[in-house]
Amino acid sequence: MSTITSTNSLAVEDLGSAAQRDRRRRILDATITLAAQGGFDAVQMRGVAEQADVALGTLYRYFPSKIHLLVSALGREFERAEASLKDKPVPGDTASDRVIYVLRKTTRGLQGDPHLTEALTRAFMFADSTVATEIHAVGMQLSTMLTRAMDPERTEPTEDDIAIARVIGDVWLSSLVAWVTGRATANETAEHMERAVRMVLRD
Amino acid sequence: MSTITSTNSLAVEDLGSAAQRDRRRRILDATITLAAQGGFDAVQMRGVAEQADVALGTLYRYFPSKIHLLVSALGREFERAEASLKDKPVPGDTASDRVIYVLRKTTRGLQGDPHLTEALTRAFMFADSTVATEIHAVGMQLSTMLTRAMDPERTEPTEDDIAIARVIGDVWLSSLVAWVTGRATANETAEHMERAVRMVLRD
DNA sequence: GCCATAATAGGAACACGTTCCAGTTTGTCC
DNA sequence: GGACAAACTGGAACGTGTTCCTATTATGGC
Repeated sequence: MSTITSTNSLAVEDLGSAAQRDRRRRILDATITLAAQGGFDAVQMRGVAEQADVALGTLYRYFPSKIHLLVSALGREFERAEASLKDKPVPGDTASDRVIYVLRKTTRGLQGDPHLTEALTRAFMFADSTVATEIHAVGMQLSTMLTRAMDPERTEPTEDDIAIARVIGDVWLSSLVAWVTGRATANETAEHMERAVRMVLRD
Repeated sequence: MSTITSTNSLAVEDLGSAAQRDRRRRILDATITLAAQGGFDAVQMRGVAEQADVALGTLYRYFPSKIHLLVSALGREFERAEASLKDKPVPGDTASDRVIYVLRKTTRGLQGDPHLTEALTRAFMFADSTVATEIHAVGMQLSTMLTRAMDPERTEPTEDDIAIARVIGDVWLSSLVAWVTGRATANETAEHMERAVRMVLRD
């Protein structure tokens, strides 16, 4: 039997048997459910295990820590968000408009589920280097979404595009943290992000 | 006897008796010492209490949580850093150069003490709204340092300057987190920040 | 079908943040 | 100096993330 790739939630290959895929899915489902109900603190390892109908030790075999678990859950949610955006062209006449559209849409999605967003953002911020793989995957997805919005024609983004996307991603993350921790309202967050986008993408 | 303003580390007034000021100082000293030795995990409340020679309950009377404690310690360190920069003019011919100088200097200072930086950054990122006061104070200090570097002549920064400073602060924070969590090297961090500064301050 | 091995269940045990309490010390007011 | 309140001490106790152990159950090769 193949081993579980517990440290890489986004690899499609080598996910083990159907039973294992199902356990993994149940665990992530339980995580999202609990996070959506009560945020970071409500995601308790014993509770996740119980709701997913696995033993505590099994949960830790699949995800070596609560942070890995939450970041993996974030990765799966992002995959879905990206997939749902993949085929439709992004509306907007300028790069700024298109990027803002994507950010607005993504942010609104997150802010519609504050507890979930709080849990996932916290986990993301608290992650150490052992979660680097998962974090990197999420970062790449965000970068892809942004560069495609900036330059829908191009298949391969330029180095400049990537640098710009990273800055926007940084602002996005900081804003999200400020919102999650109650230091900024949703409106302030949106305004600040929009302003930053127009600042780096003058068009 | 006046009560301790345990939730606002930066207020100068109302710090209580000399004995209380001394206890507070000993606690923050112990926090910084432990953080510098082993980072976030090494700052353990029982250990801080022991090293500061106070009871655990007393520690919690002064700082209601580990996060408050660390963020307050970060605030004290920032006060010192800003005070040491206050009177010297920032070298550099353009706003970019001056901002990069300030960031380099600050970042180098932080990176010279990785464990301490890890502890303080992590606390900062993990803070919730109950720590908003302390967080806001730190953010204002950073903003002041940056706007002064951008525009040394002006006494009051423009709204644009503040917006730019916020974006730079966001990138700085994200980069610091990436460095602290081992996802980026010190060099990558510095390069990314520099590039972002030149992106928003084209001069 | 049988065996070897890996995976899982169930739960005890440990670490550390946090809370709480009884007794003692310190500070204040008269 | 005495009385009262506030602060402090020392330590027990609790919750949750994490580890560990044993018995049981699935899995894959022959």
